[in-house]
Amino acid sequence: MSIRIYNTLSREKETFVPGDPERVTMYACGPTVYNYAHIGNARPAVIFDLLHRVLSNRFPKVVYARNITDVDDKINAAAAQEGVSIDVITRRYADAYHADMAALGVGRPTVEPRATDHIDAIIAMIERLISLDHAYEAEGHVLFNVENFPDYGQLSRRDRREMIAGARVEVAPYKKHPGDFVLWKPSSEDLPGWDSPWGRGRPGWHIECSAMSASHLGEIIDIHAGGQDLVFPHHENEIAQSRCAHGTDTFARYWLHNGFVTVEKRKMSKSLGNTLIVHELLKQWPGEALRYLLLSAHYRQPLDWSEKALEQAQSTLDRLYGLLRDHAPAAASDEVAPDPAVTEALEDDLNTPTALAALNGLARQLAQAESGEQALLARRLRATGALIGLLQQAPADWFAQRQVAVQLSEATIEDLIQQRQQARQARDFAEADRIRDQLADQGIVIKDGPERTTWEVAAR
RNA sequence: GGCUAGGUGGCAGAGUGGUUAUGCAGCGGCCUGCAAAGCCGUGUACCUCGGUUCGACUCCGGGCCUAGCCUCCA
Repeated sequence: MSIRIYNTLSREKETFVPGDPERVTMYACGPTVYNYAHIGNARPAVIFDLLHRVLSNRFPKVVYARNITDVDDKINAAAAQEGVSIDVITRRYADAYHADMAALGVGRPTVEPRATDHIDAIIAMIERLISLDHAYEAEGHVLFNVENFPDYGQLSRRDRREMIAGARVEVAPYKKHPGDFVLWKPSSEDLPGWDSPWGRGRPGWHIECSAMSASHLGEIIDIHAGGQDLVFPHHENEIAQSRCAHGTDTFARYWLHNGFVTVEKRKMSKSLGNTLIVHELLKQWPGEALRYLLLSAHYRQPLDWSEKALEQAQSTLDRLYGLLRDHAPAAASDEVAPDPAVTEALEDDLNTPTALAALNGLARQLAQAESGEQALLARRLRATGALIGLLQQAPADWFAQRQVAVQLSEATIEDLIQQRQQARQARDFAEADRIRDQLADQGIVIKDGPERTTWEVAAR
């Protein structure tokens, strides 16, 4: 079995063949850090983290770069509004991004380049594009010359002429061609800027990814990934810049794009004001439940977010963690291979719904297993979870995290359970039920086991 | 207007030219003082109209509907 992925460039599922199996390279467009990430921003982070895991399971070395865009007009606006410098803004939200993504089980990429650390590389790349007649200077701006790149539009399947006809924005007068886009733009005194051959300024939006990708991964990379809305113009422009600067006929061999998270079937976006902030969601829900939900639909499909779906994800995880709690030795899982059905599903264009189905099938096997087989199956369940980025907590921790919302102390709860036990032994069931109801009102669910009574915080 | 993707059981969501997805909920059973949890069992699902085929939810064509991109956006 080989890994197969859907390539936006060909609009087909293809067998993944890296340029160099000893060093697989992937780049994903990361956040622009001017605000907290919403759940739609989290989707690609989770999906491409999973891709990183799946590739790493197969290849000895995978270099995964996910950038942080820390120079951008939206950042400037946020800084101006608060009256602080941009690095106050970028540091705050980069830190929050890391914390939030960690809560979703997203591992750190191999490298996390920042645009401001690559200004020299960006300037060098622009100079090269100018010298090759792929870019020109105009009124302090440097623009990419779309006319000189015949393949422009290949990724998004757009025709340049049609794009002009359908253009809804006014074309800047200094552009030679309406489709030309900015590589470098001038900064006024009050804006962040760097000295360049074209005066003090800052990079355009697309050039940073091209420069950082080349710096860390090479001129031709295996995989470039991002959200569907980046296909045009961002990725189209990256291809144009990179190929023209390097004189290559390929920038990335495979292009992956994730679908949107929707709310009531509408795209989640800042302009619609229907964003759900990960930072906020994490105050109410376990990050792992968010991850499970994000993986419950195939990455290229839209994912409709709802509280109900989140509850379902949590219920399912409750069952899985319950099984691990009841059967699992806490032992390490690294000696056990993940369930082949799960590996196979993931290697088939990251088919996470099928992978989760197989994970649940494995759980069922565990639930039904003879006692002699339970330990092995439990370890396999955990090892399989590790590949997906799920089920890595201690079960007790999973169940314990909901206690923050509970008013009663553990001692009080234990005490009430004791009282109930005594009532039960006295066959005073009215009293026993009263105590049970009292606890239930506080969100505590009682479970009478053969040995002893346990409790946990109810799923809401 | 141009280009995409999609319409599957109560809900979410895979997949397949003829055979059980899976999860959540529901229902029946076991267990329990009664429950809960857990386990077992359980569902005549594939937008519409034509076509291809021995056979289509699955392939092809038309239609209807939904969402997205073409502008900052994951």
